[in-house]
Amino acid sequence: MPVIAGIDEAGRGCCIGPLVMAVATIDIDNLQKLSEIGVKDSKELSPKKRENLFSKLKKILKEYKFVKIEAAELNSLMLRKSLNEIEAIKAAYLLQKLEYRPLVAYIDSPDPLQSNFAKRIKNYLEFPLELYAYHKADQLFPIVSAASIIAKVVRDRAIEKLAKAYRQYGNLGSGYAHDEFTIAFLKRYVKKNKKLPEFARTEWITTQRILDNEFQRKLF
RNA sequence: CGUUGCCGUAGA
DNA sequence: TCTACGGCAACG
Repeated sequence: MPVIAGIDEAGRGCCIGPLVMAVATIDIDNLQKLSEIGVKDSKELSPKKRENLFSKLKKILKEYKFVKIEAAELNSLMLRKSLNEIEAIKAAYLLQKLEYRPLVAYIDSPDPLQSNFAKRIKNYLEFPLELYAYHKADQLFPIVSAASIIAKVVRDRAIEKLAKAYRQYGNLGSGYAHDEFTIAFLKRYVKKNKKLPEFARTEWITTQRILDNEFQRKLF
């Protein structure tokens, strides 16, 4: 039975927590079931809907894998590689972790040049594969939507866990730079510990700015 | 600097 | 549907 694969990411832009990538595969005969249970772009779904669909997906998918690229790993990798390159490496890693090799794979492209991203992934792939990178792939291909739901759920759970563990510093917020709660949280942490938390992305200008402000303050 | 893409977040 | 905000990345 031919198998198709979809890959998507979650949490690329935020300055806190892991970037999550997920791959989902399905027998082509079951493809229609994805639409039947309401699978679509994860951004159009509420957290509750996403959790619910994740449960249903486990029964329909051939298999799924995900990888959490923790902030500390990102901080280290980004010194020498771009985020797009890192995502290409992890996409290839996910595909190679599959037990059943897909006939074809679709992936959401963070690169404006879609073919560029596909080639990048193939550089790291140890077997030939029909691989297509498209913009808005999570809207165009239900199997990519499925991957986006998995990635998003995994990341939301990770953020929720961090928020609970570091409740003492206040509301962690969404983890994105435009979120006033996230900024206040980081400022509070840096003021108390004189450094960024391990789960903060140091290569983001947002976190650098917070660090700089604290050092400036210490000079006076 | 501009364009584009991805990640999002909030509001009507 | 539409608006606003802000991270990183590729190309010109």
